[in-house]
Amino acid sequence: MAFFLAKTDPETYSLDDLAREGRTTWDGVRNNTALIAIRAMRPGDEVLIYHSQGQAAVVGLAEVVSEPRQDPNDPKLWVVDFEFKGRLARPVTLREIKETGQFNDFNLVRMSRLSTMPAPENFVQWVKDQQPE
DNA sequence: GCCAACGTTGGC
DNA sequence: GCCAACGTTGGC
Repeated sequence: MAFFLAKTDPETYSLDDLAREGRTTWDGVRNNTALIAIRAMRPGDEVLIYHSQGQAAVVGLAEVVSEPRQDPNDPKLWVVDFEFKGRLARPVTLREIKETGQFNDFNLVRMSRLSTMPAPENFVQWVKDQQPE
């Protein structure tokens, strides 16, 4: 199982929207580096959901529930289906991710405009460690 | 709301 | 194929 991080502007589509729908097609990714991450996703992979507006923070978890497929409206683009898995009891902000200094190599920190990327396992573990018991 | 980073487009 | 102009995104 692999881990990814997917950003969303909560004014456009929030974690609450995903919670309400249960399952959604993650579309609208245009950047090639981000599309490479979409195409690497497989059912069962875990996705950290990140809100990129307001308080920039990892806010929840989703699971990949389809193979990636071409966007029917634009064959250059790829989409994949996510299922809501849960909210983090405590969002983990970009500020504190940067403050640890442990993740300066992670593209979340290095390439601020990248919207979808693999997440290193130690980052996922650290996010989980930030949660209350 | 502003600005920096950076991807894309179009003219040559 | 290069590069300037432009548009978009995300962080603050």
